Amino acid sequence: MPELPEVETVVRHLKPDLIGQKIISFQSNWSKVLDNINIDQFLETISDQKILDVTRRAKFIVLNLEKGFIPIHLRMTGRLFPNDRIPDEKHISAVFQLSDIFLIFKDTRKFGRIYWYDEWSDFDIKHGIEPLGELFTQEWLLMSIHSKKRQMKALLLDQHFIAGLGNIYVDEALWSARIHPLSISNEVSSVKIKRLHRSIRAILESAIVYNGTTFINFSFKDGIPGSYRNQLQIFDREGLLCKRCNTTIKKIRAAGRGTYYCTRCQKR
DNA sequence: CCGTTTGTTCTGCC
DNA sequence: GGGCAGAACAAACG
Repeated sequence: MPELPEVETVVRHLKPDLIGQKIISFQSNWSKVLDNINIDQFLETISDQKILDVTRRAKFIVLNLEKGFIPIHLRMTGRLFPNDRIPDEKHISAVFQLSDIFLIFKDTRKFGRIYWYDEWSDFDIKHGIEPLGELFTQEWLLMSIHSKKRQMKALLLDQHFIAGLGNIYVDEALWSARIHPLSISNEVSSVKIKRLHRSIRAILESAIVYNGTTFINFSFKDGIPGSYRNQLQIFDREGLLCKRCNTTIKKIRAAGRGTYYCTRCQKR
């Protein structure tokens, strides 16, 4: 279940292998893998184009071509990796044949999608602020959270609000800032929101250093795992003790997701 | 067959 | 009609 740090990790590892490669062809083994373009148009548009860069926006891996962009969303179980041949495995949703290498999109659950955009802005405006970008300031977060009246967990998971946080890092950030996941955004104190701003940045930056949190079955290149899992303070620790106050960690449902929090540190 | 997992889209309420 | 919560959905697996 890749979130921002995992996607960033994939992007950084793909970059050196993909930059400068030309797209020779594309094949899909799963008709729904292309989300907003049909295969014929896609083939015609991308063939012979060079990959100029590989970047990240929200939780999308973006192939920047000479003309246009291919955002790829891994969703739950998607994996994107370069290989010298097409693997003889199940669940290969799509394959890009490049000049020197194949780019494989393997996706067991088939929720992952490939998109096409001519214009960067058409894609960009669909997503919220980048939490590691310079527009994401303490003032912005304070104002934006106080101007809404929503459960904190649901708000932070909303990709139109902040792009890139998912279930793991939201729980970690809320624990770090000592905010109850069900507290209502306009009632959370300014002190806590300022703390949240610092927490979000610090947690994401640290998770990127550790190559993300491999959880269940996400991994990049050759299954090398991210190791932030060992740094988790609250997520997936139901029944264990809070590292700050030794209270037993509880699991509840918030915004329809399994949510871990400390009943003592994170008061409503 | 059911529960579980995710982000997005929908539906319906206020 | 905006803001919001919650259901539905996309598939596969055990």
